[in-house]
Amino acid sequence: MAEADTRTRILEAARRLFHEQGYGATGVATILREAGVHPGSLYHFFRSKEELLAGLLEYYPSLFAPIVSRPIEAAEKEAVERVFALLAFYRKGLEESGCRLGCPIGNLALEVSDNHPEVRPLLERNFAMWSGTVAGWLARARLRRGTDLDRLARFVLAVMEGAVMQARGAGSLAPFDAAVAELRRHFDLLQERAGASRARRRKR
Amino acid sequence: MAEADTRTRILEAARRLFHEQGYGATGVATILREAGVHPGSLYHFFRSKEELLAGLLEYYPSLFAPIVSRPIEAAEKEAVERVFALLAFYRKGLEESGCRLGCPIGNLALEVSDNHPEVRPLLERNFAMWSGTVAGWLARARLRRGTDLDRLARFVLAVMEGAVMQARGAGSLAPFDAAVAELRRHFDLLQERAGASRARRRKR
DNA sequence: TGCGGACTTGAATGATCGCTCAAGTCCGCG
DNA sequence: CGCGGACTTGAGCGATCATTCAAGTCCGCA
Repeated sequence: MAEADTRTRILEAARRLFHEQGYGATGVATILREAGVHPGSLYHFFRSKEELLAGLLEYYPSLFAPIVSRPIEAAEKEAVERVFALLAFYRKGLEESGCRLGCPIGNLALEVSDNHPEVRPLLERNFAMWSGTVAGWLARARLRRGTDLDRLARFVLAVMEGAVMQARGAGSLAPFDAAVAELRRHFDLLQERAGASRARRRKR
Repeated sequence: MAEADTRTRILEAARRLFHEQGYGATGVATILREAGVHPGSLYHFFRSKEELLAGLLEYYPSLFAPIVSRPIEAAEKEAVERVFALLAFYRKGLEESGCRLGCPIGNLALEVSDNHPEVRPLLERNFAMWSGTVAGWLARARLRRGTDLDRLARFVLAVMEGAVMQARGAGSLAPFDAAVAELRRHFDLLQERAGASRARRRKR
């Protein structure tokens, strides 16, 4: 892990620190220390702190499939349950960090989108990949006629981000669980009279 | 407006600047300039920038009723429509700012909750007041038996915050509208076979 | 008239910010 | 061997950061 190439070490340090403290609150000096790198090296690969952020937002999508979506696809075959496994993934992150660590993209989206408009397309690409994955899963689900899958996937993303935000604000998982439970209800209603058959639901 | 007392002028300047640029990205010097105040005055009322933030989070709830909830209650009598009028309020804020200005509390929640844990209770109080208002409205709605109003209100808040976040990231209202449309569908399903009567729906 | 506390003034502080750059190391290729 | 480009080193830049404080103004009350 320490023998990764310099650029990747910088990105990994920035990823962790931006996630934990935010973009503005993280000084370049801290990134340098954590990455074990000197200023000149960082500024060899990235012209500015802002370009480092852009590099990170281009780096994120390459992590999503191996770390998030593929393990879920391997462990859970049923479409709707995959969505809730994805939410459970974020819940676990909250739980293990005492409701401190949420969605790294979401944090950056709110902090950075105004002051650095040039990263907006990169934020949107991350959101689009996330909701696109969910929409792909849901294509296999039996839902009410007329369900717009992209819209539903955007909705799931909104619920996740809003639920994470409330949990971080409250320092408690309760609002997260409440939002997810209500989302479950929405899916129940969407499946209720979907195809008449196969009301396959889960144990837990 | 300029003749408000000093403490309020500082809070108003901080409110606007934190909303537009975020907490970390806003320098104390900028707040001082916008408020037309000298450093000593600010530090007379607030011991630190962080206490100013806390003061702001205590100040916010006093704005919610007169600016947000009461006008909605006056203009819209039907419970569920009040919820969507509230969402339309945030949509208007996004639209008028080119998808830059979202929910001020949500921004602060993500930026600040980790690094300044002592403001967490204040964030939660703001969220609780928001969702409490929504839950109060929904008490008059005819929804499916077994609907948990607090849970549903937390869900609405999550959708709103997540939808605002996506709109700001994308620089477009489309994801916001998508999430709200799906939330409308959820309410439609909750009302569908609620009390059999009074399926009062709206024109627009 | 004079005292005291609330509030204002504004220069100054040390720390930290993002960033630069000249010098140097290293390695592949001729 | 020798050239050139990729990358590293690390001291140091000016700017800005949040904050301090001694001095001063103002006003209600005695």
